[in-house]
Parts: sequence; structure tokens; C-alpha cells
Amino acid sequence: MLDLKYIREKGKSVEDGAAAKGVTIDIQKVIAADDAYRALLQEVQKLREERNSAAKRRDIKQGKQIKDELAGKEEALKKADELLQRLLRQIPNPSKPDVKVGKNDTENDVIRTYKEPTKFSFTPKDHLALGETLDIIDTERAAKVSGARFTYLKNEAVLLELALIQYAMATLVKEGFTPVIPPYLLKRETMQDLGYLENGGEEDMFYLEKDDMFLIGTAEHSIASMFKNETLSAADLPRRFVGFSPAFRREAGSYGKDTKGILRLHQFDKAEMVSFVKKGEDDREHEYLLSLEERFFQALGIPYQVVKMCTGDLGFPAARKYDIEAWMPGQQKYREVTSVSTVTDFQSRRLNTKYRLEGETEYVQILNGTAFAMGRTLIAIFENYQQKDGSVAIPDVLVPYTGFSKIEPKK
RNA sequence: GGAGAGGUCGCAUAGUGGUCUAGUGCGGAUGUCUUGAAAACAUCUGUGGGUGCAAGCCUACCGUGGGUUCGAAUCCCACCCUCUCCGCCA
Repeated sequence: MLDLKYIREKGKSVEDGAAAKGVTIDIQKVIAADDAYRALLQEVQKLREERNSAAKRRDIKQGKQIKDELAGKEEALKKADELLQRLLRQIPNPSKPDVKVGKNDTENDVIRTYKEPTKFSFTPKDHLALGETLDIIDTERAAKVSGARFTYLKNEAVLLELALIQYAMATLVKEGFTPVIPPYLLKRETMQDLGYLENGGEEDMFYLEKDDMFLIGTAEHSIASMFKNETLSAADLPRRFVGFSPAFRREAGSYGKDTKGILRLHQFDKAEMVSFVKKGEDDREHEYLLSLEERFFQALGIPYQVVKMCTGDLGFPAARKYDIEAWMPGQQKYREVTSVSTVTDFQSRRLNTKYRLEGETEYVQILNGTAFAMGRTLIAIFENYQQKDGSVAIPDVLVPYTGFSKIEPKK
């Protein structure tokens, strides 16, 4: 949600910002709704003032009269407020000035590449074929018990996943991040405050009807909301967290897309970074989080490219977003493995998360980025590290955590 | 799941229909005193919104949302959360 004062001052740029994201909004309508709300508010406050003084005088007759009048006005005020809030929530966070205006992912820019696509002296297999011969992935049986887009990870794949998590945690704790295992279920109210139930967002999440709770789609959901209705001290910022959790996604509308293997699942584990920083510090933090992501994939030695999203591919709350796309030999394509965005104060305004600096309060800036997302990072390792004999080597940095340096074929 | 207690301005507490524009203590800020500090004393010290050049004035907020009343922190209903006991359980 944007600041109403900002909208009133910079209406045109807010409108342009939305248009760049492909969202049409009418700022005049928002301002008219705000004007109507304010006019009513003044009338209501005046009546309340009269009611309070009548009550003080014990003037029951006048009190009754004011009460009737007030009831209608308060109802109208509530409606006006609801309309205003609804309009405000339809306004996306405008992108940062350095973000290119574009329609969709075809206009994103590759801003850096690391290494050349891996070369093989043989025809590389995809991760599904490897998963079978190495006996580490079983999506067929998972489909039997849970349906499509689930998997059993087995044997070395499990140990490798745990190694990646441990490696990420060890590295980020050294950087000063606080490790956290957050709640995996959130109340409706929290999801609402996060802004994920609007614009069809409810369709993306698993929902437990009996308890009116949502399964998190990423640890970011429960970590970003951690300081809901809290005012932090400026001295405590930045605060950085690395969360480990499963991510649950319905993947509605992605039927037929990436149906094979573990690239797109309803459930995968992920280590996620979330930063809370002061106003004006989010640009620097954004680059920092991206640099950590790159450091991880460089440590693994996996070829990748960094993509800067254009406005049309940013999503509703993000003001800037970078993806790392790792080279996947099985598909002969770069595929998204991490994503890091700044949502500026767009979420903290709704969550009411602030910080105090010398008596003044400001909304915190929130950023989030992937450390390792399991399915996809595993695919990148399996496919890039496969050997001619059908085995898969383990990246050196992970060997201390796995205890083995190679996954041998089982059949 | 059952029974009970409770959620008040940073913290601790008082307040059970009108004098609550929420008292008191602690903490914090400023001042007096002091070479400096401590102590003591004095004053100030929540958040949002509206209005105003400003000082200010008004309004809302006592877990959240409804309701009763001329008037609600206080009464009623629903929900959320915390604690105690019982049951169940890794």
C-alpha cells in the first residue's frame, strides 16, 4: 500500500508507475474518494464533539438527537473508508527509477553472466533420468499418494539438500544473519496484512478451512510479518534473517508447465533471506543480498546469469527484482533459481512495522531473497556435475557437509 | 478437547457506567542545585487522524470486531492471545 500523502502529491508518477506494470488506475478517483472521506470525517468529528459535551451536561434529549444523526454519518464514513482502502490496495508499488519499462519477461535484461554453459564430452541427461539411475528422486510414487508436483527425495539427494542448508546457514550466520525456523501456517489476518489475498493471491496458496489458516508460500511470509504492529529502534537496524522452511504453492494456472521432475513442485524446502532496513538503505541492501546469492552459486561453480526484471515482470509489491538463472544442461536453458526484491515500505505500511529515530517514526524497508531453493538448486547440481559414468560429483564446498564426494548409479 | 483466570499509555500496576482530556510507581527527557556526577526537587514524557502559518484546538484508540446507553476502559456478544489445572501428545 502506498502513502496517501504521496499519492496526492505525486499522482501522475503513481499512475505512470502502475501503467508500467500493466495496471490501469485512476488517481482522480482515489483522490475524490479521499476528499469524500475527509469531508465526512470532519462532520462526524464535529458531531462527536457535540455528543461528548452533551453527555458531559447530561443533556439526554440533545444526546439522543445527536446519536441518531451520528449513526447515519458514521455508517457513511465507514463506507467511504472502505472504498478508499479498496482503491488504495489496487495501486501497485511503482518501480525504482533504474528499472526498465517493459511489458513482460521477454524484455528483461541479462546484466551479468558467470561462466560459460557447462560442456560435456557426452550427451548430458536431465535430472529425472539421473534421479532414477541414482535412486534419489521418486515422483511417480509421490504422485500415487499425493498427486502431481510432489516428490520423494531419497538417499544422497536428501543429504545434499541438508548440506546446502547447512552451508547457507553457516555462511549467513557469519554475515550476521539470525537463523530462524518460522511458523509454516499463518492466520488469514496475517496473510491479509501481507497483501497476498488480493489480486487473486488466495488462489496461489494452500488453505486449511477448518482452522482458517494458510500454508506459507515461502518463509518470507512468516518472517516479514514477524514485527507486525511493532516499532523497532533505529539502532537495531538493519535486522537480517535467514529462514528455513518448506514452501507450499498451488501452482494454479501452471498446468502443463514443467510437469516433469522437481522443477515446479507444490512443496519444496528453501532457505530465504529477509532484511529490515532504514529508509534510504534498501538499494544498498538489495545489491548486498544479490551479491550473497551470486557468491553461493559461484561457490557451487554453477554457470548462471543475473536477470534484472523489467516493470511488466515485477509483480505487485516489488520495486526492483533480480533473478539468478542457473544453467540447466538437461534443458539447455537458464532457469530461475533465486529471486531477490525490494518491496520498499509497501508491506511495512500495511503490517504497521516502523522504526524510531530520535522521536520520529518511519516505516521499515523490507527486502527478501532466496539463498537456496531446493528442487531447482539440486537440479542445477545434478545436471552440471554429472559424469560420463553416470555418477554425479559433489561441489567441493559441500563435501564437508555431505561426507561424500560422489553419487554413484544404483542400477 | 474440558474447567478457570487474565489482556489498561515503554515496563509494572489502579480503575467495574459520568469528575478518566486514564491515576500512581519505574524508566526516559529537560531544568534547578553541583567543579563534575549522584541524590533531591520541578516540569515534561503514547499512537493515528482532522484542522490551523503557528501556539493550539478537535477526534479516535484501554487485545480485535460488533452491540447496549444521552454517556463505555467499565455492561453484553463473537473472536484473538497469554497463564493455571485436567486430558492428549513429539
